[in-house]
Formats: sequence, structure tokens, C-alpha cells
Amino acid sequence: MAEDFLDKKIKNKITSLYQQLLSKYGVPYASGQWQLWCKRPKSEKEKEIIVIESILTQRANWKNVQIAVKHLEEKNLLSLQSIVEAEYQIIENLIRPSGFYRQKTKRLKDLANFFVYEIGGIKGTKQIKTPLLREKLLSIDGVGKETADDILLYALERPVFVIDEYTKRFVKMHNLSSKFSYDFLQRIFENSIKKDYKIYEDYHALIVIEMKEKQKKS
DNA sequence: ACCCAGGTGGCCC
DNA sequence: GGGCCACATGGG
Repeated sequence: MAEDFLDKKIKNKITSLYQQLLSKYGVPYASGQWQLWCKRPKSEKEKEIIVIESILTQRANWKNVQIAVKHLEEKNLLSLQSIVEAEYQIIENLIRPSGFYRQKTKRLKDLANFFVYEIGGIKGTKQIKTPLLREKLLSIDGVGKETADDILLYALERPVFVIDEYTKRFVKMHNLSSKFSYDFLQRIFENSIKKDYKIYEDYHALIVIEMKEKQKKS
């Protein structure tokens, strides 16, 4: 069928684009901000940091996120347990540089509560299947699809492809699709690449790196 | 002085 | 289903 043929072409294109990006930039683990998110293996502590950063990075400049992270670290608040225990105002002041700091404090608290009290930490997620875990994350106020998938992929190492603004621009640039809804794009990528969280981690990072590079030039 | 950055939820039509 | 708005800060 015509559609199958088209699908196959798109699949091949998505696969070859990954190879191209990889040879152009190398593994993203080597480059700045992806050192932690694409690190393998990750410690429990590092996974918790990624959960925290997934909230802080919402609509924020990465440098500002890192300042906020440093502030939390200095006060020994860079863990889910300590965020559960800390006062709102303390966290608000520390994460101020990442913007939307009142909302984000609430979101961090809700998320940390979920992990610590509802499922017994990062380790407690192991027995929960990905679709159910995603549902649970999405039900938390302030956790939308991208944040949920950031957590699932980079912190919990589930093969879920993350879609963001850069991915949408990337898809447009390469004419991979004429539809740009989150679910549709996620399906395109997940159906094209081997279901391996390591590849998903690197591919998404490489897309961001590539699109930032393009932006710089224009 | 403007515009933007790895979003989300609420409200409106 | 889409369009617009608030949320807040620091960097270019």
C-alpha cells in the first residue's frame, strides 16, 4: 500500500538522520548539558537529579537551571527526600534563577511526594509498567507529556521518545511529517527506531544540539 | 528595550 | 482540536 511505502521511507530517513547526527556530533554524553542525562549507567542519586531538573528546565535557559541546581546542592536539597521535607520558601528562593519559581516549587514538591510516598522512590518504579507509570506521572499537576517522558526516558530508562519544540522544528526541517501533534510525532519516532532507551536518549539530545546549532547560525 | 529559553494548565471558541 | 494567556528569571 502507498501508506506503507511512505512509512518505510520515513522510517529509513529517521534512522539515517540519527546516524548522521551521531557522526557529526559524537555521543552527546561528551557535550556539556547532556553529560548527566545521557550518562550510562546512572546512580540513584543522579536519577533523582534528573527528575528535579526535568521540572526546573521547563521553559528555562539551561544555564539558569544549573544555577538553581547548584543552589539546591549547596543546601543539601538536591534529592527527592529533602525536597519533600524542605519549606516552600526555602526552595523558592534557591530555584529563583530558573524562573516560574513559585509554580516550580509546588511541582517539585508534588513530584517528590509522589516518588517518596506513593511508590517508594526511584527503585519503587521498577515493578510498574511504563504506560501505567506515565499515567501516574501525567496526573501530577505541572507534569505534562514532555516532562513525564523526560522522567521516563532519562531518569527511569524507559524507551519513550521525548518530543519538544526542537523535535518539532527538526521534523519540519526534514519534512518528516505534516502533522506535529505530540502523540503523532512520538509514534513516528518510536515506530522507526529500535526500542532502546539508550538510542532514544542520544537521539533526542542530538536533535536539541543540532537545532541549537542551526539557531546560532541564523 | 526587546525577545527568547528543552512547558503546563486554564479558559475560550 | 487549536489559539491565547499567565507564570518569572537571566542572557543575548
